Amino acid sequence: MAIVTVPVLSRSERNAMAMQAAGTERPATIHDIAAMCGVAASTVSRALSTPDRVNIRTRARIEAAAAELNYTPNSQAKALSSGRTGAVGVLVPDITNPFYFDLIRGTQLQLKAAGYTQLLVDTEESDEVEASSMEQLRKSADGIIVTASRLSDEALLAAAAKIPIVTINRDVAGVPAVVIDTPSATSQALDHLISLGHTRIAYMAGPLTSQSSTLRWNALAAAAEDRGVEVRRLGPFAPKTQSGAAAADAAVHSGVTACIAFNDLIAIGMLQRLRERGIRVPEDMSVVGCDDIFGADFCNPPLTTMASPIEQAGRVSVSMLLAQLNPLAGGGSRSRSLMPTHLTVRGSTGPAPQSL
Amino acid sequence: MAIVTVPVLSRSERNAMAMQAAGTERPATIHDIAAMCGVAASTVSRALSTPDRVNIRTRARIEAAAAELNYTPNSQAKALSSGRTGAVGVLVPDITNPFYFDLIRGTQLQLKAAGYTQLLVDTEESDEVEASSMEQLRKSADGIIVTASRLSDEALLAAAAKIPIVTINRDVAGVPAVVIDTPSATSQALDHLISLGHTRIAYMAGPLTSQSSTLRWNALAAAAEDRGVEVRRLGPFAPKTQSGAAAADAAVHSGVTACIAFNDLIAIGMLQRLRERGIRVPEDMSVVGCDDIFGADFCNPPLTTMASPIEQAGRVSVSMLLAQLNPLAGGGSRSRSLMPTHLTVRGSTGPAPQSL
DNA sequence: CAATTGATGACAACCGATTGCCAAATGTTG
DNA sequence: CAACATTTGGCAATCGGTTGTCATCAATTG
Repeated sequence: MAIVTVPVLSRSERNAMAMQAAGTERPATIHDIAAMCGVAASTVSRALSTPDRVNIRTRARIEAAAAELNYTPNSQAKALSSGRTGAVGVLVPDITNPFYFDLIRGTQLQLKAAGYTQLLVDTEESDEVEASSMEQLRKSADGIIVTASRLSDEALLAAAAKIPIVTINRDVAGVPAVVIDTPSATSQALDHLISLGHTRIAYMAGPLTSQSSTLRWNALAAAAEDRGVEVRRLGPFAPKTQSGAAAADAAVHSGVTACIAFNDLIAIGMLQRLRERGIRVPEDMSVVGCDDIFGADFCNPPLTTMASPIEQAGRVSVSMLLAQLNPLAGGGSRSRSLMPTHLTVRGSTGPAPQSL
Repeated sequence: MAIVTVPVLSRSERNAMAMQAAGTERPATIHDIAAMCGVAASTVSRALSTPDRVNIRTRARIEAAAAELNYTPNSQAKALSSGRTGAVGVLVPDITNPFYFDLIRGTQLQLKAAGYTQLLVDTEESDEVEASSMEQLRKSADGIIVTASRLSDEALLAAAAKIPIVTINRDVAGVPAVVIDTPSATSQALDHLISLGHTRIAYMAGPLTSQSSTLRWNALAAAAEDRGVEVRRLGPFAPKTQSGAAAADAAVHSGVTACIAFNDLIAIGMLQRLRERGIRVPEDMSVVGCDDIFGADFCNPPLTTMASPIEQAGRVSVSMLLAQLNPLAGGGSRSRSLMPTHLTVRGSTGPAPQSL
């Protein structure tokens, strides 16, 4: 058998061949620019990232060459050598929950403005997926924004020691957090219902692992005691419209005349179920949601709900994270940000029915 | 001035120091494993990626060490040396459009199952952002899924020559595509309206750059001619609920008794506006949406719409892309997949009003 | 005019993997 | 037991950048 000796090719020769073969233009590298300008690759790197350390004329030549070759730095290589990835992970429990749409858009806009890439991960409401995603992101992201974390305080603290983290709606001492102040809005909602004459009220709780739900219930229970009305807790219910049916049935069975739901998804599901059962809203039953998500304004009847500045919360979380990443601007980077909320009254709440 | 000589440190020494300083455990590398097992780093690499090329006992030792050190490969480094990033870019025109929620979830699930990471990018309905995102992704992703592309056929073809691409709802010869068959559903919708007695019908068009909107209109116009009814085209309207107001006013002014909207967002916006203006749906005006997005079932009245298998479309697009990336399984990887749709009749359509 | 200083840019190591090549070790066969 | 085929695993180059070190050269200063 004849042995064919394949000549060793230089890098550029191979690239040329590859281009020929694929008919594809290979992205330009700093080496191409260096060759074109007759300088070392490191000089090109400096010219583009530390312009002050390179002669202005050389820099101009390099910039011109870069523009001509349509050069874009390879983010992988950059990340590998510099240790910074230019990416931020955003963890959400459920991508299809409309609450996160605006949040994601907020983070996306702010991250893009700062030149970062967003890595969106759906943790499927699972603490295990959440933990493994964080471990994964630790190497492929510079920081992480975690929404409604299902992890324990200890696990979150441990993770925050390894990589900069900002939480949203999850307050743990030592971890910067953006907290949407729904507890105080919950009191507003309660007063709203009381002013309409309701005295028997239910809280349709969210998942047990949700800190938001717990805090909201605590605030509600305290306010109820203060006002001297009875509020009972029902649930827990999954934060999906499908759970609204069970929530509605539970509410009817408990004999209350008004409900405050953990979130709008449950509330909207309740509206559907109540309608099916012929129970009029708000004549027979008032319903209050939380978050003012997409759909809360056009459901039937339109939902009274606690409006949250969700997109803004996303933006603030990015700012806080970036402040951690680049501590240059010696500003007191706050470690906790409370977002105000307010009650938006629509058609799903009304005067309490006359007692029989 | 005294000159302090700093001794040169080996890599491991520096790492040890860094660990001490930060109190942070540095992620293990194949070098750590190699040192622990007394083999070369390349052997570790082979043991983990090409198990057959390494002695089974050595492999066992390496795997044990890897487990003990909690080793995870650095994806950046992997990407750099292998050329594969293990990531797929998903481009959507507007993250806050509920249509994309299910799509994103579909791609996310399928990608995760295949061990890929999803890079989600919001192109803000802009062809420029879309083009630059694709150029960016070309180096940081193995392939791209583009939904409702705003690019020209030529631009898409050129991009597809550089990196594997699958489009969704955008059919260009030479680029694999998943197409949701809304045109045929549009004919169904027309027949539905005709059977209810409507003869003057409007199509509320989407963006001019949307191929879907054009195809749908073509199908509708052809069917209308075939059935001998009049369908006029109004718009274009942006695919947002806010545009529904203008659409509703235009429909009323044109004197039609039924509308087929480009998508559910416009349709839902129309429902709101018609209600404001005291025009009853469906008694005075019937409205048909498209996509059956979140909210179509609980708006007022519930929306008659063309239901699309959106999440499934996302999954199929991933499968088609992965087939391009790994052409091993010598299956005929189809280059075009048509997703069936059907009309879901709810409360927003009814008999045509008696002519005055 | 000699000496100090600072700006500039080249060299080379390094980030953490993958992979072609080859030598050593092992197993098989005549 | 020798000759050959086959594993096995180490060396080193490579991916595309960043960055520390240092030689060079020009400008400033005594």
